[in-house]
Amino acid sequence: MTAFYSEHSQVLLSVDCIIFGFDEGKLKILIGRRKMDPGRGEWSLYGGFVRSDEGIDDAANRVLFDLTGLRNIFMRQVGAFGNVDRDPGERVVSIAYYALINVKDYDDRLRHEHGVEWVNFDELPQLYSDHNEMVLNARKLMKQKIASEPVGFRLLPSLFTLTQLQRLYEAVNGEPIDKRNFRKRIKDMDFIEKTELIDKTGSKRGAFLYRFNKRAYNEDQNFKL
Amino acid sequence: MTAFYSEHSQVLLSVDCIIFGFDEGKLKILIGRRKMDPGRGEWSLYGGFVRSDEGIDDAANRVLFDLTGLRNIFMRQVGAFGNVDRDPGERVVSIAYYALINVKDYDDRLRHEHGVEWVNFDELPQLYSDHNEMVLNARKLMKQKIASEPVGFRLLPSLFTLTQLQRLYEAVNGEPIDKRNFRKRIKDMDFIEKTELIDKTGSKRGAFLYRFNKRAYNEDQNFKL
DNA sequence: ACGGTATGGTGTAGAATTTACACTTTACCG
DNA sequence: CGGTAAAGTGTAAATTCTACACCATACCGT
Repeated sequence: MTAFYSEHSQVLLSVDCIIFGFDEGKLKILIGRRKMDPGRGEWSLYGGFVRSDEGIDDAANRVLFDLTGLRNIFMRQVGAFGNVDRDPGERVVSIAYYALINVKDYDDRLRHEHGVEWVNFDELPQLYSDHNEMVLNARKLMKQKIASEPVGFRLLPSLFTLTQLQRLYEAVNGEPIDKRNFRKRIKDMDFIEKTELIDKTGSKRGAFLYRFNKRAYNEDQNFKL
Repeated sequence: MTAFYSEHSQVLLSVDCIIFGFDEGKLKILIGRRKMDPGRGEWSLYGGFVRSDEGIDDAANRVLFDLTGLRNIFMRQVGAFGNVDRDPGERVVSIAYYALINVKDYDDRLRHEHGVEWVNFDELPQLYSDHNEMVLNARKLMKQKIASEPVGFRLLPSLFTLTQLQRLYEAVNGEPIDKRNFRKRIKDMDFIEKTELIDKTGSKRGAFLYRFNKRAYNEDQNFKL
């Protein structure tokens, strides 16, 4: 390729992933101990370098797939982090992405192989470099997104109870929600469909399972939670 | 510096600036004809390459200062754009920033020297590479920001009339606002201070000039427009 | 000097949305 | 068969949002 801009210096580019999960009523993220220098052994987001032949979103998807074995993960860019000294090794600019996955879709064996763990979001340890800052930004964007688009379902099994859904939103918002008001709002959204199936794991009585109908949502996108 | 990550490839990094202005009731942005190949002569955002010894925000500030001669410009990152083929020349990943400036603070001579022009936001021509996409994202973020934080003032002179402010919000939202409701909301925000000064340029009768009091805002941040 | 005109400035009532709140049902368990 | 823990359901008050019309002022042109 012709070098149009050859007088300018280049930098290493990486992607770092803030992977959100939801389990036992708590918002979680996936972190692991860094396996290379500098910073070996510190808690860190999972990431990877962007290759010269792939787009940045592709790089994030590749890294996510490498880690989880999952395709079609919901993922959005958080932004670029590029202070000169952010990485104690070399100059590396990193693009953060957040992702939403259903904890139960992630094979535990694979998780162990990569040495990553689900930790409660509000018990995060100090992370490598500027990763805590990335996480905070990701959280803010995720909270916004999840309130205005029906993507919270990505954190739940495809069939879920209203209580599960409510707990999820409570965890994300960080405050309790009134049950009746919550269910009233759900009732207004036809694309959140009640099935005839009943979940008995969460209570003796059992609760109806619901499902998100993407097709119906595309017809009438009146989401608000 | 030790090469910790030397096996990975590097990329060119640039910043591109979406510079918003507001004049004669219209939202504007600054664009110019590209002065180098590839794409010479096409309409384009103003940008520059990130140097190896500066952070990405610093690069954006440098580029903004170079273009406008202004310091302390309000500026936020839009995000990284990194498709492999986004630049027809080489692989360049670009980080977009949007900025808000008061059109009258920008010296026309300097503007001419750089060959950039204010064009109406809703009459934007096709731009180089993915710059239109950057602009759309910037617009979305700016709209959100300006509705939830008192940064719209950055697009106005430090003294402004309520009509000017209303026109600004109308331009940003793309829809008319009820005058009385608007002024009612302003009245609730003590940090938007009425002065005793009167602007006679906009009407025969004259209108009171207002001012944003940052100190007062820090006391009580109840902004909402 | 006077009428025309264009912008500045002001309050209220109805609609819509949001919030607070408590009891009955059900099925399992001991 | 009583205790228990979660599921499920409606209403009234408070708040917020919306729609809406007229007078004031000072300049301009005649």
